[in-house]
Order: sequence, then structure tokens, then C-alpha cells
Amino acid sequence: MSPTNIIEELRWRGLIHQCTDENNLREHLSQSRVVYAGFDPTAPSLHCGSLLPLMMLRRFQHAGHKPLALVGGATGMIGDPSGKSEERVLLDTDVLAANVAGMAAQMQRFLDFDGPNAAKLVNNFDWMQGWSYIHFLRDVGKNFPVNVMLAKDSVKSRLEREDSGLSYTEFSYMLLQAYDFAHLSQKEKCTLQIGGSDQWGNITAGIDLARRMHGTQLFALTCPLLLTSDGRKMGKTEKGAIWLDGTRTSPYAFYQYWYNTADADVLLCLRFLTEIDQDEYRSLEKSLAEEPGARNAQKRLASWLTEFIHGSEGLQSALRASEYLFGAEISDLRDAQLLEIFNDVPSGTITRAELEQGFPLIDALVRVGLCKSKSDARRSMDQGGVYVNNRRVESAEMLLTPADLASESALVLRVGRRRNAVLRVEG
RNA sequence: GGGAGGUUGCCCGAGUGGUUAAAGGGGACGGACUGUAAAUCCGUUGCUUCGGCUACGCAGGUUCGAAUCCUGCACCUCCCA
Repeated sequence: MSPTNIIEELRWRGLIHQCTDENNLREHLSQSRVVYAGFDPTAPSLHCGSLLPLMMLRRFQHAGHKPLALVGGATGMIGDPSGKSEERVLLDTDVLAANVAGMAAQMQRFLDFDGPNAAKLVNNFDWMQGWSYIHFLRDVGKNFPVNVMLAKDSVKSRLEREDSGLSYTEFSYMLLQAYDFAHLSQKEKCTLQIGGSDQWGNITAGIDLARRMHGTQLFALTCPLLLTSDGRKMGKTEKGAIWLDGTRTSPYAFYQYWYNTADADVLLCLRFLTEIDQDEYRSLEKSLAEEPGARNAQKRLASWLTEFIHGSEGLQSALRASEYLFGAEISDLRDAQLLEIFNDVPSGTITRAELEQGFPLIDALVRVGLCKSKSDARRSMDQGGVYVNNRRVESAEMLLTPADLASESALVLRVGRRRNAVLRVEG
């Protein structure tokens, strides 16, 4: 990709929500520039919410620009009020430092930290920790008209709510993010900040600040937020975030999440989160319209992202697990295979002696955590929702015996379509 | 400080002495259908050694019998000062 067509690339993908004057920006980007996006270190791993901005930086890097990934070691201590309905819980310094380290490692997958336009990781704690309050008010605060700050959507919406206020601390967040941009423009020659559309106010505050402090002209570009068709954040389930760290969200679970993307959302995800080219995109779009049951778009999305995040090995294991979990009867496996395939499902153990006497399936379901009580287990059985090694159980009184083992010392229990657990035999 | 009302199962919410393990709704879960989707339909949603046992803020009391009546305590909401 050449430096000149990044705008076109973003345009067809629908990734431009708002930007400072497009013609100027296009002209500006005709040379290699320094681009930054900020990330909130609220957890020791990145989650799917960061996929979009990271891919954005990656696209810019491929187009010949130098990406700066800013982790908010300082701003994370404050909390951005944009899009939040409540005052945020403050994180302490040690936790933040650990989170920053975890995120930095994961960014290697997205950005090339070597080479001519190497990416760079910066932490605003490094330049903010030394500030004194007086110093900050004189040099930065002086440049912010409060009436302008009050007019920002992120602030206004919070002030209009009756059930929650906005603390001075959160109100000041904008100044910190604005200062980051101004600082990076001086220290790193950064001229463009990108972010989600909810960041527009904060980004433009930085542009204003840099003009006042240094007389420089900076640029902004925001992407649409990645929302599902029913308005929720993509990359989150009722049970929590989908993480990029394989120990938090296994490659299998990660693959399944994307595989199950709704038809209405899958095209958006393909454009926003992957690097498949326009021709392939068109053919997937066509496939989705003509043979939705084949779910080629979902498959491509899931495999592209899984391979990108977890490597081809991660993808292979996710595919293998998917095949077994939704496939035929499980039998004649080796322990190692079985445990690898089912590595992220809950498990429990029984003794060899218990199995040899015949262990009630009801008790096994409770032991592995698939059912919360024996009554619950019995109900699931009565409803025909219990499977041993993918084969439906007919009798509620079934006893498990060594004949039910799917490998040397393990068998697979399932309730419903997809809640699996492994029962292992000890000794 | 004075007065009024409230506290029911995962959530909301009926229920004012006797089939009330507690209406109804939401959510969740299981099944059918399907495309591991959505929608729809059906079912389930305290525990159990299936004899029972424990549940309606907490602790006592009245009664053959209480979520329902009485007393005390805790918490919440509203009104007055």
C-alpha cells in the first residue's frame, strides 16, 4: 500500500467517521507521518474492543506511516468520561504498570516495532508524573476555555443526567488527553490522532491546545464505533469481554465468538477488523446474500482473526475443537488430544474406583460444574439435554463406567448444544 | 427530630391466616425448527438419600395452620421540621 491511498482504503472499508478537512489530510498523508492512538490500560490484556484501533494503526503503518501506541498509564488513573454513564473506579499505580506491560506484549502482533517506520510504544505516565498542579494549570489549563469544554458532548451528556454527576477529576480528563497530543507533536513529530468517534471531542481539544501552545496544525480522524446491529459493543458477551490473551479467552472460544457473528454484523467486522482485499470482500458479501447458510463470511472472519491473533497453530486447534465439539461421537482419542481439544472447558475428576463401580451421571454433571445441583442435573436429563461423548443420554439413571471413556482417562460431558466439560479419572 | 410507606424467588412484580414451592413478566437454561445465526414454538427455572426438607429483610411470638397477624431490630423510599 502506498502512502497516498490510505484514505481510499479507509473509505471503502467505511472506517472514516469524521476527520479534519479531508483534502488537507489527504495532502498531509502524502508523506510519511507519525500517527497515534490511545489505549486504556484497564486490564492486563487487550480485548476485542482494541482490535479496531490497533488495526487502524497497522493500516497506517502498512501505508508507510509511523504508528505510536499510547498507553494511558497516567490517564488510566483518571478515567475518560466519554461514553461512560458513571464515575469510574480509579486504578492504582502497580496495577496500571502490570497492565501496560501485558498490553505492550500483545501489540507486537499488530505493529512492527523494527524497520524504517517502526512503531513505538509510549506511556503518558512518563511525561505526566513529573507535573506539578501549578505547573499544569499555568501551561495547559490556561489554554482551555471552560465554556468550550462544557460544550463538548461527552461532558454535556453527563451534566444532563440527573442520576450521576461528573467529578472535577473526570472533567479534567480532556486536558490530559489533549496535552498528550500536543506533547507527542513536539517530541515525536506526531501530527495525526485516530480513535473511535466518541474520542472526537478529546482529539480536537488536543488540536486546539497544540495550536495555542506551539502554533502547530494537527489532524484528527475518527472511526465509527464497532457496534452490533442491536446497538451493543462488538466483542463483548453477557459473560464479559473477549480477550486477545489465549489464556483468558482460548483460541477456540475466540474463534467461536466470531464464527457466531450475526449476518447483520459480519460484513462490518470483515471490513473493520481484517485485511482481506476488496475483491474477496465482494465475493463474501455475495455469498452471504445468496447462500447465508454456508456462512462463508463468518468462517472467513473467524479464521482470519484467529490466525492473526493466535497464529496458524491457534487456528488449527480452534478448528479441530470446533469439529469435535459440534461433530460426531467422541471416542478413541488419546488423552493428550482430548485435553488439548477441550482445554478451555470446565473439568472435574473422579477416582478409578468410583468409575469401576459405576458412577451416577447425575453426580458427574454436578461435579464438573455443568449443573448446579442434582435436581438441576435431573431436569436437564429429563429434557433430553445431556450428552456423553456427544451421544445423547436416554436414561436418567445412567451410570458411567470405564466403557464410557473417550480416551485413556477422560470423557466428555455436555449439556445443551454447547456447554461441555471434561471428566477425568484419577489414579 | 416527627409522620407515612416499603423489604417476596436471578431481576421486576402479584399475593393480607389454609393445595402458595408462591400468579404474571423478564432473564437464564433445555428441546424442536434452522445455518453452531436471528425469529418462532414447546418445556424447565429451591434442595433432596424422592420419605421429605428449607424458603417470602433478621430475631422472636400468636395460631391446629402465617409470606400474610403481633413485638423488637436492620435497611430503603417519600413527606414535615
